Amino acid sequence: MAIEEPGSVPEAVPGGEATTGPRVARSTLRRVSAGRAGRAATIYDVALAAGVSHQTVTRYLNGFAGIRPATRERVEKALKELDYRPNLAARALNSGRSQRVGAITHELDQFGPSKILQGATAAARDAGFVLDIVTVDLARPDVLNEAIEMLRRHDLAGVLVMSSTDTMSEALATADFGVPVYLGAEPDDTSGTDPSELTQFGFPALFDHLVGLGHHTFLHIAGPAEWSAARNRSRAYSTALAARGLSSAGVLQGDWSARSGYEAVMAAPDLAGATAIVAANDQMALGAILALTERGLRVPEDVSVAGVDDIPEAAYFSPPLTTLRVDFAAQGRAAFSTLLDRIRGEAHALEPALHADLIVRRSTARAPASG
Amino acid sequence: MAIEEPGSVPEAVPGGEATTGPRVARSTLRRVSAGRAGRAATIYDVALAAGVSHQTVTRYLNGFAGIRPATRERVEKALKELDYRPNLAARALNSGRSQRVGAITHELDQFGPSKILQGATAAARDAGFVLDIVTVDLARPDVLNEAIEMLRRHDLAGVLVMSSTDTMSEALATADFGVPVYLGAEPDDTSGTDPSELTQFGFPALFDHLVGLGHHTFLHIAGPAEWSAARNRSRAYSTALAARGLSSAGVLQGDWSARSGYEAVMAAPDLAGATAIVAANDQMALGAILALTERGLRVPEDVSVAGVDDIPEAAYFSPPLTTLRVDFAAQGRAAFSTLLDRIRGEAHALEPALHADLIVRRSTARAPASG
DNA sequence: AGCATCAATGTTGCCGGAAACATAGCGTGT
DNA sequence: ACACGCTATGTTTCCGGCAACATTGATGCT
Repeated sequence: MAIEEPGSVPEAVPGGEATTGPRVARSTLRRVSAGRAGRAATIYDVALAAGVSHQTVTRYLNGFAGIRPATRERVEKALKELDYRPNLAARALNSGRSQRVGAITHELDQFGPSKILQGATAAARDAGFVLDIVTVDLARPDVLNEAIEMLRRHDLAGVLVMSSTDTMSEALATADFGVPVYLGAEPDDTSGTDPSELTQFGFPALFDHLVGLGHHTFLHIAGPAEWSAARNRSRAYSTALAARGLSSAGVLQGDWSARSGYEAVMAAPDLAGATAIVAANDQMALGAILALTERGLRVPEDVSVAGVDDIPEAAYFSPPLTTLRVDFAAQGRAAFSTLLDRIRGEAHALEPALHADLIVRRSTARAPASG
Repeated sequence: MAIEEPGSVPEAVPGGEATTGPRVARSTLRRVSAGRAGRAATIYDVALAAGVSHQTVTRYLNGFAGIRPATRERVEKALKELDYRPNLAARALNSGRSQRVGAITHELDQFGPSKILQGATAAARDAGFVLDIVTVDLARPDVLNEAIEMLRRHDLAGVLVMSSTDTMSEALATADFGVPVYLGAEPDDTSGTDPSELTQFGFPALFDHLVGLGHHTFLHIAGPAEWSAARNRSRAYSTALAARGLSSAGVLQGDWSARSGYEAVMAAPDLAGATAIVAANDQMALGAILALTERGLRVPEDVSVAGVDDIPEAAYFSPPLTTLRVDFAAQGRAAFSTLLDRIRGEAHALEPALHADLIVRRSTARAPASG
């Protein structure tokens, strides 16, 4: 029930004698008309209803301990009755900080980025934050600058840049948000930490598996070199080969898409003698499988194919794809968590573990006898 | 270069004689210390630099015509020198409206929803808005309420609910955001408009294609009934069959996932004699293809399979999938556009056209002779 | 010439919350 | 019994933008 009678002060202050008058001074009453239908209750409305000053309400909301139980009770009651919710714009205006984090992303339709975003939003929600999302088009740098500009106006607590490509990194290197920025969901090879330790993904396990099946000549389909994720995976491929005394028969250049995997394999006349193809993601592996099939090669009898990511569809490819399962949602959560720690000024010791599990399916099998 | 000397008023007002003193009154100078390093310039800083009142700056920013050219020029110069950007939190606090739209979504990892989101964010960016994204988990209604709660505090201009399921609709029916809400990217069968006109997608074209190939017994793999998109597609399937005097041999229940398509086909002993399977999305079609293959049936020689969506991978399935291409990004853009019109109080006559193009690939072929 | 009018611009106050500062009242030590 | 100090609470001010109102000077009309 809404408060309508201006004179009906609920819960008159017990100790308020007529001689001293109400303890609430005039300035506190400046918004007598508040509480009207439609508009949300403010701390002033709550203060009025509770017979205290707005500052006491603020103190209660901020967990200040020194409030008398009786006062505390009245405030609680008023808060509940008026269904008070803090106005975050006012809080942001005052403090210069908001409960929002900007997120710049592109290629949202791709599995990895969108899953990372999902993880980040979930982590944000749990922390009471929302993500302000702006998508950009890498082909249009002006849009990126415009997006940065938009985010700058929004009193953000921080900025999360979801997919780390060189274009993004360069554009953001010059941007000054005035708030913490977390760039990328995968540690870049320029990040200073030893990438060989962090970014092996599950490649060692994958190559143990393949070598165990008798393969010793491999072909890699790489992602676009501009992406740090693509570079990391290519390096993990090379590192794993080198560790086993093997060398790559070649690297085909893809762009993450199934089409690029298809075309890369179609353009490689004899596969350089490889018996196994390791693509940097599942989509390119899918394209490779189709290309091999069209060239009359059976998967996995003639050529084994493996991917990375374990997109939900990978288990239902024909044949089901052996792949490295990457926990993108965890990456997104970790990214947000790191950013949140930076926002709060805390050091974040936890390095993102780029763990990946080998998922063996039917697209990899024993190498053909002829070798 | 930052302004540091308190006395160095840039661009002294030309007409300001010593007798009358500067035209800027004391109240305008209340933020003399502004312009310090770090903090962004405000209209007061700009006013000070230009030698005008802050209100003149506001008027300039809001496109007020009655400003003398000389004054206008000074304001422009000050704005540029100080690199002024409006503080949107202050604007939101004052007006109760922001340049942000809330977006509630789930299943962000799925192609349709994420592509719709991408379209919506692009449209939002073009309109100068950002999307505040909150993902929810349909299995946890408390999270949804919490998400609604969070968005309510953020002075949003509107709310966009991306994927329309009954759970979402019900939860949002009782939620009062106090701002326009756009629910769903596909018109629901309960939306009042004649769904048979709007939501045929490309099913007529698909069935023309299949019937032309000699098929007359069909099986449908439906999406989860809770999704309006799934209901729309199932109805479009039935409608298209009825229009041709054919009837369905059965409807298998899926949940959008490739796994569900696989399991549905595995569980259907003889496919009810169908020679063609029409899945409500490409993932379920993919699962169906694998299941058919494992059961010794060839696609498309023995059974034709078609999907809906045209996800980027569909062209590289084995065999490449015949499907109906849906323009999700356009749906997302249309959804945002409709919401924006509602926010601005304008009627939005444009109905979202659920257009879909038939993409014929190798997964559909002539029906086997025996029929 | 004098007054109404209008164009251009300045001043005040409000949005909702929170920090900084102020004050009333109570207990305690001597 | 009185000063001191602390606790609980009240008051003022600020964040940055904008609306409403106020003011100034020039023009036009009679």
